[in-house]
Amino acid sequence: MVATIKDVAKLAEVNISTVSRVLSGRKNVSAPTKERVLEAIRHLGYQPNPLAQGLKGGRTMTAALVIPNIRNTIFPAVSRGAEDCAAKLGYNLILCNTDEEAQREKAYIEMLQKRFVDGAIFATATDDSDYLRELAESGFPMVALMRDLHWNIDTVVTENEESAYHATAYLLGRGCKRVAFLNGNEKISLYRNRFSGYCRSLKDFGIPFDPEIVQEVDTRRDYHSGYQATKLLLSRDRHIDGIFSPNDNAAIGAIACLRDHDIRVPEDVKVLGFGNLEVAQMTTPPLTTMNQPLYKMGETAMELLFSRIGDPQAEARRVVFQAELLVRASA
Amino acid sequence: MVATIKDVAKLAEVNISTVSRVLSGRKNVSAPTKERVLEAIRHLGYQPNPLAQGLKGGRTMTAALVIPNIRNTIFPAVSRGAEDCAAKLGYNLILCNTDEEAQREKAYIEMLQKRFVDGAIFATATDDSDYLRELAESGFPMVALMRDLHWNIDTVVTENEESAYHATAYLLGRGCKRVAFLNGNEKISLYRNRFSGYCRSLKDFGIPFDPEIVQEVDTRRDYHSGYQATKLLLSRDRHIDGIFSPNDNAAIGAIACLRDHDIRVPEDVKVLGFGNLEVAQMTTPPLTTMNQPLYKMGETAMELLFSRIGDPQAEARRVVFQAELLVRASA
DNA sequence: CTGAAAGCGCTTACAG
DNA sequence: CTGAAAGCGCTTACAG
Repeated sequence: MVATIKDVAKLAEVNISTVSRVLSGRKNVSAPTKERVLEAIRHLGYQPNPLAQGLKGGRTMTAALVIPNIRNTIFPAVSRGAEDCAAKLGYNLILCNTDEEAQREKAYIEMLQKRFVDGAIFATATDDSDYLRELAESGFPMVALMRDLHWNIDTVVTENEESAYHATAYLLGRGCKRVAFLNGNEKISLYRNRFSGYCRSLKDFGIPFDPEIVQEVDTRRDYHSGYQATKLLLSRDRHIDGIFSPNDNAAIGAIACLRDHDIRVPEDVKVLGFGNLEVAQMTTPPLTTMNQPLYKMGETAMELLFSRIGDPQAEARRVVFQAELLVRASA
Repeated sequence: MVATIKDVAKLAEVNISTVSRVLSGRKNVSAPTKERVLEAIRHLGYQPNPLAQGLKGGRTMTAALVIPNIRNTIFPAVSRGAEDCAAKLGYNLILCNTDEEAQREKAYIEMLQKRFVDGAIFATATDDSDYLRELAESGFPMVALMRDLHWNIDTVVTENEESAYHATAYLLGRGCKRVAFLNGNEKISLYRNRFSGYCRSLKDFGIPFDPEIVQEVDTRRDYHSGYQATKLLLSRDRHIDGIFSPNDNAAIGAIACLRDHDIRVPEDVKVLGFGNLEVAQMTTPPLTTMNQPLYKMGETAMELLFSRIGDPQAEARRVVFQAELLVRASA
């Protein structure tokens, strides 16, 4: 079986408390004793049981990352950033996919309430949820990622309104007169903010807002949804000369649809995405998009969580990232 | 603070062992007592501490998924399959990215050796590693996913040789005379097997094998590597009329390169991928590829792991999946 | 059917 | 500097 602290103590001929002291790196152990203990540890390949350590009021060194779906193309980068940071801090990261389903979300939150993990990062669908708020109020360390929750909590987001404003302004500056907008789920503030950035930009350029060329897409079925939305848009209005999409996949779907209608990108219609996913460089033409620092955002969320675990009373922090225009060939 | 079993016992006016019995669902508790305990549990919102449960020789209900990199496009689907299955079984899944670096891999294995998790699924780079073998020999429950480890262990793989044989045969059957092969890392048996399937197919069709039109790609930089490899291939031999790639991304890079050389796909050169990633349907032209049941494979790996944890002595199982040809427009 | 006790592998005051 | 003891929150034989 696996060696325990008792085995080490026996082999080193000391009390288990002494072994524990050596392990915790406290200074109050004589050099020769310490050496004996270390030798025993090495000899037995002893590793302290984290369960027992955790039970004595300590940390479990485990955190959870709660996201809608790792197959949603923005999350691999996000979770990799979080995991790398976690690993650096000695933390393990539990992956939780909710599909934005209340039932799954609830199940995970119950798990978290058992205090098995030290804290959690949430990129859930709803901007608000009773369970979540309850969990937060119970003092559980948590960080909101890419979401604005309705209470005071550590948060990592992109400056969506501003970014969408710039994106639209770029299209307009390049000569577009009728820029269509693919809108995400309006329940999520992130999409509302991008929409209002788009509107503000139109206004500043003196272009009237036209609801006819705004079309909602299902952000869970990005590509196909972008294709369908564009098809609808074209059936309503053949004079579109620009499309701004709230994510890259829908933008790529839009390009495919335009191609199928023999409409040239970017000559006839310019297409601008949001995210800069890996695919963005692989399409024809390569996608011009707003580069969102996904990896960095995941990393930052984990850093905030770590601080929060260390100091539950600290002031909540809010880290805002800018998305930057990355010009390729589609606009 | 969070309620403990003691609080429940006090409120229900019973001993903690009785509470424990109710929790474990054993029959030997009288109905009225049981009701009182249940009521107390409900009232306090009590959740048993999994750390304490785990400490008493039980399970931690946590497993690890060790992969090279979640950003590698095949792994989101795989991990989603594993996580869904884990959730169904009441398990939590820890995500571990190794980048195929010995140091990171070692760090994770040390973590696993602490028995903090009940078992692990490995999709590591190396087909063999002393650490891994040691871990397996110590009786730690584990499953190999998409890898053939060199010892008797539960395994989930794709029938790579056969699949590559069929893929190549399809190209040949469609009239190709010179099918180039993009080769993956030969250290990994999966790529070696695909290569030998390719060779066997050529042989059966009476076409001589030509090393000139085999080019290695870096499977960590798929798209660009596929592009570069195709460029090299074209510089050596302009008579290629087919390309079989060991993964979709490299195939898409190949298509991009062909396009930049004004070579038409599929008219001049047919391109066949492997994997059927989400991107495969998003390219121009949509990619013909070998559909690999990634989600199902992750799911199956978790199922095997669960059985293994339940019965460490059982015979090792090997589940082999077939990749099926999915014809789209590139070949 | 129920309780008292031992023990899982640790950590941490408390003595000495 | 070191040891003996209590305790973290559970489970599980062992009595009764």
